[in-house]
Order: sequence, then structure tokens, then C-alpha cells
Amino acid sequence: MPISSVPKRANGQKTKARLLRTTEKLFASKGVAGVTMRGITQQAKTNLASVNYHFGTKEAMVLEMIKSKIEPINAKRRKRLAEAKLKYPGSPLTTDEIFRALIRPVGEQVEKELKNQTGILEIISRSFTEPASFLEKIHKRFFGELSQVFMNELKIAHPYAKEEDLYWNYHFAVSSMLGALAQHNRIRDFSSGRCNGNAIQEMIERLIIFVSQGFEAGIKKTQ
Amino acid sequence: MPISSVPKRANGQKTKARLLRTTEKLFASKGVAGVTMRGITQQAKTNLASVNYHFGTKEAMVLEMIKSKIEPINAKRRKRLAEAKLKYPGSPLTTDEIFRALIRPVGEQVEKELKNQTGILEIISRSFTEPASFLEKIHKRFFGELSQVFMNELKIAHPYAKEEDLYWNYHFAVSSMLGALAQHNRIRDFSSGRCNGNAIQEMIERLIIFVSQGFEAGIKKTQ
DNA sequence: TCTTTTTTCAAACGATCGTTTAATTATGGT
DNA sequence: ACCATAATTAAACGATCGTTTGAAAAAAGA
Repeated sequence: MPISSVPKRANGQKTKARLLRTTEKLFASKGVAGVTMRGITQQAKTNLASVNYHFGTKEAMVLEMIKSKIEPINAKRRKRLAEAKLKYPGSPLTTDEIFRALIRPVGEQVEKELKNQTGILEIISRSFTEPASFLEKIHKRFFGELSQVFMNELKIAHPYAKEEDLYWNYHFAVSSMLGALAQHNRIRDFSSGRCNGNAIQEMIERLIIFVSQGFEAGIKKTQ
Repeated sequence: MPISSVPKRANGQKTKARLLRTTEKLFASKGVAGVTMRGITQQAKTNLASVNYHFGTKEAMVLEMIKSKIEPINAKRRKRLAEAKLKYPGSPLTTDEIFRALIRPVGEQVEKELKNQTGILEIISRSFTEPASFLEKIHKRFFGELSQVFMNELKIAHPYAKEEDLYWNYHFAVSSMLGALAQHNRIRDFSSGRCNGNAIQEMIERLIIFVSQGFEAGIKKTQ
């Protein structure tokens, strides 16, 4: 059973891709629980057993879908960080340059997906509202080493700050980013229509300011 | 079937309370999905049907449990806000005074529960990792009007700020608070043990600074 | 073409879930 | 003590879930 081997036939790949796309749509609108084997295979016009054939388990399929959405963003994050460092070689980055590299790629991905019905934002939202064990897998798999890279950069940018302060406030910054993105569609109701959660670019730029200044205030205690 | 009527017998109240306490423990450790009728009634040493008898549905029981945990905190929040206003009558509150009233009561509740195995922090965490429909119910029911109260205070404190800015950054502040509280146990791993997610008071005070300064930076654009 | 491998398919499996029913027991008011 | 009501109980119901099976169909290599 070539579940994890590289398929060599064409048709198998097509239904596999079709399953991933359908998973994305269903996950975005209803989360893991909403992704039922029967619902997915029906919408993807394939057989119930094809999910287990191509992915092993349902969870593996969902994780692969999430991976395909997040990894390009993470690659862009690293690239932006590297580019920013190249601009003024030798001198440390500013706080908001670092968080721009972390947050903007999300916004750009959202803009790219504007024509689609679903996108990364819904994936992030739904990922937040999942059983803890699932959420933990996502975090360790897709945020683990990336966080270390950004933490290192923050350490360089604030050489005299206490490590403890840096960790705490980076944790706040990431929690804020994820929380705000996950709940982006709540602001419309809450503000009685005054603010629009779909004005993504505006939200992203505001978020960068909020997070950067919160971060700096948190480490300024010492020094 | 007096499902929603006021019970008049003593024993019924006891199993009802026992069910609520057991729901709290199970929900805190495994979320709504982990709260199974059979698991709960077994641990509460009562019959499977007693949940439906006393609460109507499982979800109604969980929501009542959450209500019993959050409403005391919300009451304290209002009280603190009122007390702060009394201190310097006529003059507006500072940003961090407002957010102190919003955030500190959570920390104090956590401290009160230190002896228990579970508490409000786990409830909040688990509430975040729930199906969106459930999360929405919680938000509208327990955060709706409270948010309006705090928004009003922020408007008074920043009379020249654009309403739009206030809404956006309050939204960020609340998302940050909930996100940080929900993920409080992730910081230990992430910081390789340097920071302790259970040092609640420290986290709360740091969070107030982070959120207040992020908020102020976000509305300072105008003016 | 024949053979081998990959892919699809219908059907069933075993488990778990929340809810309902109907009978029984316990309780409190009169 | 009687009786209406509140509370508990065992058992079944109906639905849905992810996974497995074994055979048929499709595709690729020889």
C-alpha cells in the first residue's frame, strides 16, 4: 500500500490534489470536525476510502493541507527578514522591521486569495478553534524553528534587554497576531460596521504598529 | 419536564451542582468534545439521562458552567472600572488604568484557584479551541455589553482619537489578552524553561503594559 | 499482449455520540 | 398516610464517525 511513497501515476495525483482543495474549503468553513470523510469525498467526487488510500488518515490529510498553505508564507517571512538585514549590513534591525517581516507576508497572501472564497485567514481562524492536541501539532510543526529565527533577530536588536523580557513579549506579539487574525471577522459586528475586518492591508499595518510598540514597551523596563 | 424551571427539591440541586463541577474539570482538560455525556455522568456518579433532565442539552450545561466562571470576573471588571473613575471624579482614566480593570480580575481569579487543579485559565484556553459557533455564543453572551462599557471609557479617555482607531486597537487588545491567556502554557516550552507560564501575576502585569502601549501607539496616529 | 502495480469502488465494521423513553424511586406538601 | 411531583434509573434509539476489506477497474511496464 503505497500510502507514503511517491505516486507514479497521473490520475492518483489528480484526486489527491482535488481532495486537498476540498479539504481546504471545508476546513475553512467548518474546521476539522466539519471535515468529514463522507462530506469531503462526496464534494471531491471520489470514493470514501480514497482519503485513507492517499493520506493514511484524515488528520494527516488536513495537516498536509495546512502545510501547503503555511510553508510558502514562512518562506517569505525568512526571505523578508534576510532582505531587511541586507539593507544595512552590520547594524541591527528595528523592532517594527522584524515584525513587518513576520506579519506582512500573511497580509500579502490574503490579498492574493481575494478572488477565492477561502484562504489562509480562515485556515488560521479554524486552526485556533481546534482541539488542543491538534493545535499543538500545528504549532510545533510550523512555528517552532521559525520562532527561534525571529527571536534571535530580536535579541540582536535589543542586546541589553533581559532575555526573559524578550521571550515574554515575543510570546505576546505572536499571540496577538494569531488572535487578531483569527478573530478578524468579529470586529465588524463589534464596531457596529464602523470597521471592516476584510480591509486586510489596513489591519495588517495597524497590527504591526500595535505589536511593535507593545513589544518595545515590555522590554524597556530594564535599560 | 421541569428542565428550565426552578427545582424545589434539595437532592436535585446537589447532582446538578456535581454535574457542573465535573463539567468544569472535564472541559478544562479536554474541551467540549472531551465532555461526553457518559464520561461526565460516570465521574459525577449519576445517570446518563440526568444531564438532559437538569440542563436540557449538553451544550446548555457547558454554557452554564462557563457562565458561572466568567460572570463573577465580569462583575469585578465593572466594579474596578467604577472604582477607578471615583478616584479622580471628572477626569478621564488613563489607558492602563482601563486595561488594568479589564485584565487584573482574571489574574486574581487564577490566584484564588491555585489550589484547584483547574480554573478559569483552562476554561478560556479551551473556549478558544472550540467550534466557531460555540465560540461566538460565548463571546456574544459574556463579552458583548462588557466591551461596550470599556469602549465608552476609552472614548472618554481619548476624546480626540478617531473612533475607527479606537475600535481597531481595542479589538487588538482583547484579542491579545485572550490569545495570551489561552496560550499561556506554551511559553515555557518556547522559552526553553526560561519563562514560566504559571507565574500568572507576572504575566498579567506584563500583559497590561503590552496591551496599553500597543493601544496608545495605535491611536496616536491622528492628533 | 500479458503482467504488475496503482487507483477506485461498494460495502461493511466497530465504536461513540447525544438524546429519548418509560418505569421506578424518593421527596415534600397537605 | 396519601399523593402529586421531582428525581433517578436502565435500556434502547438513531445517527454519524473514521477506518478496513476485498474485489474490480485503470494505467504503466515488459
